[in-house]
Amino acid sequence: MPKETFFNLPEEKRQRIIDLALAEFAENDYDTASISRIVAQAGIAKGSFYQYFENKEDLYNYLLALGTEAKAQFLGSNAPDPQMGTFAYIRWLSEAGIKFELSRPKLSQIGYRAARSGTLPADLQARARVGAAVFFRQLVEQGQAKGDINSEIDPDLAAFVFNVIFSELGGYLLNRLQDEAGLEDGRSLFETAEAKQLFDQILHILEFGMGARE
Amino acid sequence: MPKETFFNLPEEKRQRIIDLALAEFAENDYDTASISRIVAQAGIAKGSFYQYFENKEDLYNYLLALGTEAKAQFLGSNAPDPQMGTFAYIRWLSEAGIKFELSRPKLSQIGYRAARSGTLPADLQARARVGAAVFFRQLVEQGQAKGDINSEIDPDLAAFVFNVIFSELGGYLLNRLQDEAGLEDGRSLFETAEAKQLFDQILHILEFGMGARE
Amino acid sequence: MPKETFFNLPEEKRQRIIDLALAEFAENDYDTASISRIVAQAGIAKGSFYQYFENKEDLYNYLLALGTEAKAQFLGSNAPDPQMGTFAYIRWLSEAGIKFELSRPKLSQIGYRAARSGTLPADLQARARVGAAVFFRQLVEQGQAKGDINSEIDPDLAAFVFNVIFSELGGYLLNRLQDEAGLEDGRSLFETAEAKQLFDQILHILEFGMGARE
Amino acid sequence: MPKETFFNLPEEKRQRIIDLALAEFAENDYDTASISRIVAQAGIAKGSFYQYFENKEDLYNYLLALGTEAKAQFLGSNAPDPQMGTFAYIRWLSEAGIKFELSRPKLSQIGYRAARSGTLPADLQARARVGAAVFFRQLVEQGQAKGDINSEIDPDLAAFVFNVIFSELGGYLLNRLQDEAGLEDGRSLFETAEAKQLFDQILHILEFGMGARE
DNA sequence: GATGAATGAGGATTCATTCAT
DNA sequence: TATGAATGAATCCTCATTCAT
Repeated sequence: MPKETFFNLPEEKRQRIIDLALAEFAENDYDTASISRIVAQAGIAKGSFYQYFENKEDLYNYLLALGTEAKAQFLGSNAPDPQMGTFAYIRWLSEAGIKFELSRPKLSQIGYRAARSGTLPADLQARARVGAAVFFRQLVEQGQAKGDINSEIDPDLAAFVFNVIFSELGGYLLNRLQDEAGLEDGRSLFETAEAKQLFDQILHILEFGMGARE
Repeated sequence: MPKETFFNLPEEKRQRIIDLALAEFAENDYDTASISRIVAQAGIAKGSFYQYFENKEDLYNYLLALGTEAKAQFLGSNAPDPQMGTFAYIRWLSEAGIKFELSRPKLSQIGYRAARSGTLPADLQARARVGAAVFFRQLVEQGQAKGDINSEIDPDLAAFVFNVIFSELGGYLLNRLQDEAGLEDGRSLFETAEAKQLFDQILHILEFGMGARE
Repeated sequence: MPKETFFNLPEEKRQRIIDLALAEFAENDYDTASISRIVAQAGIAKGSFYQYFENKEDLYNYLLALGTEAKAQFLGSNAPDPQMGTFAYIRWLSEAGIKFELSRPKLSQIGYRAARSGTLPADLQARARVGAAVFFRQLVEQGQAKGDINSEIDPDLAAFVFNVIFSELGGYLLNRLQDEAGLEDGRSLFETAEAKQLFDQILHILEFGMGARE
Repeated sequence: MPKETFFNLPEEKRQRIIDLALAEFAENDYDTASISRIVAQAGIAKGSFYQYFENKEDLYNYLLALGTEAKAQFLGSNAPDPQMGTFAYIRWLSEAGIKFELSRPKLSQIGYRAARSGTLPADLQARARVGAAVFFRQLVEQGQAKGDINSEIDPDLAAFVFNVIFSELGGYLLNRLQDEAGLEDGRSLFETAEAKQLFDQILHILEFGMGARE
């Protein structure tokens, strides 16, 4: 956790440091990211950094936490009718997740990187991997209980499929839609008819593939 | 490309350098991987390295190329009846791919890392991503022509789904089966009944999800 | 000297600062000892430290003074019959000194370190060395006057011998007795028969070696 | 151990580095001694240092080894009649040791410091302490066997006395004789009549104190 | 063709001290 | 009087690359 010092900083300065650090860790691995670059850009003394944070790992942890918290809030504030079907819910979740990715791309990027890095301080590595997988696992089990998902399917495997598809889908769609539509603001791209259609197709594939078969 | 000097090296020495470099890049990011460590382990002079390769990037490129070539050869030499159905083919491909991962884990790891890194010299980054996607795209289109895949599905999207699932499936299964079966040789794990069943389930999901619907 | 502000501090707080500073300087060299660590542990502000003390050296000086004063008091309050023979007195002094070492190990350690360090601010270095030597010198001269010590012996040299032996003896005995007896409370170790015997031997060596010869 | 690189250096340069490093470690603790200062004074690049030595500790170890080896050689080349009595031998040893201290003061200083430091990497600390103590212990036991030393005296305690006196005696004499005689070359100071007399006195004290008593 | 010494910028982190509040 | 943020130089160490032999 950052030290008190950091939270006592003027809002403006604190935010500047966070933004620059996010940018650094979004563009670089944990090892490659440089505290020196961050402080240089932020215009603060090297020593000051260590009055705000314990060390590099402390900063990194903090950014990661910011990411998950922001995403949780984002999803929470847009939460849909809890009664909806499993696939409808997944669709909502996927869209909302992607919109979050677009509205806070660096915040997303850093968490994303964390799960794949392989050069993180060992404790972080482990923690980074579990989150999403566990969540989807529960979702699948509930879906099977409701009869939305074929209960012969191994729930862990199904969770793997959801996890892997939805964690890459955002990037895929962004690339594709930008190529076709030129450089527009990402957020609006996901409001287009084409985006909707692609979402539909993915959901259909999963629903047909996993749905309960009479 | 490595310089001529490299290819003039005694086979044994050349291979040793390749192996150690593979190990280094398999365990580290591009930035974190260290030429110093490689030459130290290989027992060659620092200067010699720069007579074999232009620079770090040159070596990296070369290893990447080795990886794709080796995989192509591996798949080519085991190729099945070209007449088989699309999903049967994909199933074969997936199994074969995973077996390749297991037989040449470092060679796989480095290509794998490449596609996700984000700290590669910019030109490499782009190149690393396309390969597999293009291949699956063709496969889907053939499948649609044959009537194996529902032709209403966007072929690029379907290729994305295949690509993303099968590039992660190996790791997923390895983790899971090892946890359940204890530490066995990976190769044999994929011959077990449980492995076969999980393969079947994935294929069913995809086949039901994408298959032609009457 | 510490500033007035320091002495105006509530007793409890002042003592806490002293204790923690003692611990830090007992475990570290002058250079290696860290003001940062002291204030962190003491829970006072960095700035406050500099309102109590001029600087690092000022604190160090003060601790050193505390040590010599405490030792003087300790010895004074236990003082034996002033008529006793020189070697009996030295024996008492040595035992008492060692007991002081044990009852205030940090206070002793810091003075001890001071005499040997070589990285002290130059003025301190000199001062640290003299104290004990002068004291033993006087003792030897009195012993010679009384006829307890052979007056052909150079008194300064004899003082050197006493000084050097008795300043190391405590550590030597502690090590040795602990090894033999297991980890007991140091104070009680010096009440054992073995301890007494070793004291006797040292005293005999010195008495035979320096004693008046008929 | 320094790397081959270091031993391949031109004699002149190698010696310059050793001399400057000796000076640095003679004047500073292990922690306080600075690699940066050494390389700056030696006029070599920071990176070059790490081509000569593994790290700070490696250099330190090497200097320590140089010291003990040089001393062993110095003593070996002046070795006396092996038949001489124990105290005569100790007298020779003490004089020779002190002359070595004077001829290579930095080399001595660093070993000396090592035994007392308290802030060394833990492994070194232990090693530094034993050497001399073990040596004197053997000497005492031989002396007792020959009848030169009273066999009722605890040999370990006697070794402690020798060790502690002779490791400080050099410094004591140097201080004292310089004060009395003005600043002369140390080596010649130990040839004066006064020096001889002080040596005699110390030896007499020890011999009378420990000698066999009929 | 092979060598390996030299380089200097860069990495993270700790430090004693100052000074505005 | 007390605070604690700011500072920047200092620490050890690693790196990819060059170049004279």
